[in-house]
Amino acid sequence: MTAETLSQATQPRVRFAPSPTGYLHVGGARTALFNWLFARHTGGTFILRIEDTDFERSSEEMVEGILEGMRWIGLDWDEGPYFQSQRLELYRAAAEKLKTSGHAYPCFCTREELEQRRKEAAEAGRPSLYDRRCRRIPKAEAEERVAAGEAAALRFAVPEAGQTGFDDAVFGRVEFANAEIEDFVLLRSDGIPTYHLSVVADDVDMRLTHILRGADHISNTPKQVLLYDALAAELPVFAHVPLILGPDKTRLSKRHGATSVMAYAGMGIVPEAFRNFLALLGWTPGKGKDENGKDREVFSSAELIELFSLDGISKSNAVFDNDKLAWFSGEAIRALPVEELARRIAPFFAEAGLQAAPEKLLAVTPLIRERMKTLRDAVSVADFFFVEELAPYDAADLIPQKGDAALARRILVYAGTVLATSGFDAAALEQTLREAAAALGVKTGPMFQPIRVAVCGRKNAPPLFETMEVLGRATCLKRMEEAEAKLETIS
RNA sequence: GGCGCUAUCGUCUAGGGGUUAGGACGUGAGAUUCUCAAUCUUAAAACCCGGGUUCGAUUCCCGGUAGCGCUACCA
Repeated sequence: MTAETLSQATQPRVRFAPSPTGYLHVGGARTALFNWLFARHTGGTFILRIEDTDFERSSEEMVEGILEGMRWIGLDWDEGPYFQSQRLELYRAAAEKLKTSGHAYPCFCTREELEQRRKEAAEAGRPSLYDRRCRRIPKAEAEERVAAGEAAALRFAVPEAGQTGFDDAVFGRVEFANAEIEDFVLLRSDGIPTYHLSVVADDVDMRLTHILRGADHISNTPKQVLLYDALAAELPVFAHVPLILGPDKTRLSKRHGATSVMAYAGMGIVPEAFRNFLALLGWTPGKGKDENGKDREVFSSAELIELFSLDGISKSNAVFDNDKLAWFSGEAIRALPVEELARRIAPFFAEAGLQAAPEKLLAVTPLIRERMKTLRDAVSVADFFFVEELAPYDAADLIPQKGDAALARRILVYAGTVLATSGFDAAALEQTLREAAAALGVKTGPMFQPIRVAVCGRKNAPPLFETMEVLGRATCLKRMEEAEAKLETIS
């Protein structure tokens, strides 16, 4: 039976199967995303399975971290999470089946012996595959030794000749010589299954139709194909996804900075943007042109689901580009309704120790939304709205480009008097200050700079009039007086 | 070392036997403007190398090179 029969006969069933030995990293997140998109696109089922058979390195905390990461990028699952640690019986049964069918045999070699032999082989320049010596032990003798309590791992008996291959949905036909495939371990001597056994036992048991996973598993796949055959199970469709690289083109790792998905949440990257960016790393929607005929890149979740297809997955690895991610994030921020954006920004102000009342934050948000790429940027752009005292700034910044301290003072004094009685909404402020500029014979650029710096404490700030309106008359006037005083010190 | 995979601007990529090799991010310039952004316009920027096949290869084939992956009683 071919893979096609299986995939056509049933609704697709896919899974994300992380090992809880670390937080959800970007590579895992993308694999999860692709599986999710595929399931949602096809109306299939997305299963979450935790591969925690390595008890020493797995932890519950990491499981929670992975779930948290998945929720953050908006991935939900239909079944699970299943835990392999709770399914050991299934793997033992599979192992037993393989043993009785002659596909597996006990191996009495110790770790030390194996390591020693590998080392020798390496030094001699020979392939370091297991030499299959225990495969030659007569069955009766092997059983006796096992019965006598001798520690033994269970190995798979790989055919000595021929080829094993599979049709990968993204890489095409991939073929390996059986002679290159080791008699891999199925069950460790402590009875715990290894990866190969547990994955295929589970993948078979869960009736998975498509296996989408990282390309680092391509070399593992022939072993698993052999297992499917030995278990008389139908082969799923394999679709390997190219890897994500760091800027130096090596596999993305801690060395490259943030590698955990939640680190991006902490940076204030918008999850929609992260998902959008990740989806386009190694996959391109077939269609998707904008009204100008250009390729679109910004997609909603629904659009990604609609467009997703295995055909669009590329074969080459991709470098994770933080700049582009930041751009996606800025785009997503600007696409958010103001109320929603204000709500998302709030925690970052709280974290910075700033009291940002909801109504005021709501008023500030439209003034800063196109000035941020991350939610965290809001704090550095808009902190002056929420502090009693401005952070110290350079008094020289108050002075317009072509002007001196005296001019700056004149502007502030004059503006201060007209502002004391003028209307204080943005429109009135604009009119008042433009008239003031005319009265002083100063262009608007130089006119507004001292005021902006006085009020915001910096040269680059959101639009002046709207900003002043939100700040209010009392605060603005007070800050302008402080600025005048500051100017005294340098004139 | 062995085996496997891959190869288009700096990055993500589209394309495909004959194209001005397209788009996006980033970068430069300009426009707009109260600053900074945002926005718009614009510029520079790529088919790894060598052999074939072909009237014609960046595209197909082979080889090389480079990168990556696997090479555990980890997953």
